[in-house]
Amino acid sequence: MPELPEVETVVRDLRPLLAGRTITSVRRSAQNLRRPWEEQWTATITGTRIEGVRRRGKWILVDVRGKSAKDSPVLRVHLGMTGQFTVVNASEPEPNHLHLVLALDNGTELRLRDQRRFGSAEFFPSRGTLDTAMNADLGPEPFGMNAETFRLSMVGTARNLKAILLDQTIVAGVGNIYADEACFRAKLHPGRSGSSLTADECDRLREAIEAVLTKAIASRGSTIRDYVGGSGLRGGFQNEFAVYGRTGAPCPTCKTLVECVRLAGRASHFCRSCQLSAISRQPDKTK
DNA sequence: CTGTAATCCTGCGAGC
DNA sequence: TGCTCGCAGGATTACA
Repeated sequence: MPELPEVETVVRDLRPLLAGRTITSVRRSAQNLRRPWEEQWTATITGTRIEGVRRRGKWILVDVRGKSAKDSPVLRVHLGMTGQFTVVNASEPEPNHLHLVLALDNGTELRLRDQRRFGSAEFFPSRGTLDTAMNADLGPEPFGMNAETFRLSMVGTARNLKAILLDQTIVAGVGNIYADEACFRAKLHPGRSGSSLTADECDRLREAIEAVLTKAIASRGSTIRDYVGGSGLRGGFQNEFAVYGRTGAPCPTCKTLVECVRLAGRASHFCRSCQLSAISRQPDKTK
């Protein structure tokens, strides 16, 4: 479910609900998420005060203030495919697939629910160390990327655009939905190789990524099935998809029927008329 | 270096 | 009505 726009929406929703709150108790299910919860984390996190909530790529970072004044620990959460990270009143009935519950000092609870358990929740003792480690594994945030850096990372590989966009070390936060939507907006076939792109096409793709993500955030992300924001609201961008999940439906630009192929192991949607699979022919300058 | 497939899970819709 | 199959927003690993 959650790609950058969904994670950003969760973070924006949670921020006012969590800032300044103290975690009074921690409760978890018997089942592990992608990473097992270490027992000592429960005691370490209990009694801490939440300083803020951030996003990096598709990761949610809850910064807390440790009990000793110089601590700056972080709770890091990934929503995987079906994760839901919400604040509700503690009196709300507990849904199934609930894996981590942080009780807060105002009668609310921060709940992590994840049907498929592809998500994760981990605790790190040092914010600075964690940020450094994450920056080593993740590419730049997609907003305001350096044009030259982006061109070099595209042109330097024979992989197709879909595989490149899903690679979190190239650009952080793009997933299957927004990779397809960005390629459509840039009028580039997702099967094109990075090395086949002209400088102009690289720029178009970079701008398309930014534009698609910005519009999706404005619509509070996309809900296909499970996704909800930090206050439980569904997204709205699924109603604005140009190609994702629209196999056989008319392209919003030219009415050609949208097709779906498998690229980088993922369903990839495109319009064969709008998204040329070869470099578009330039007008003959000699005439 | 690239691509493909399998893996971790549960649930849903399609087709028989 | 009920069964099996394939597929789903992600990420990592092994292998050809």
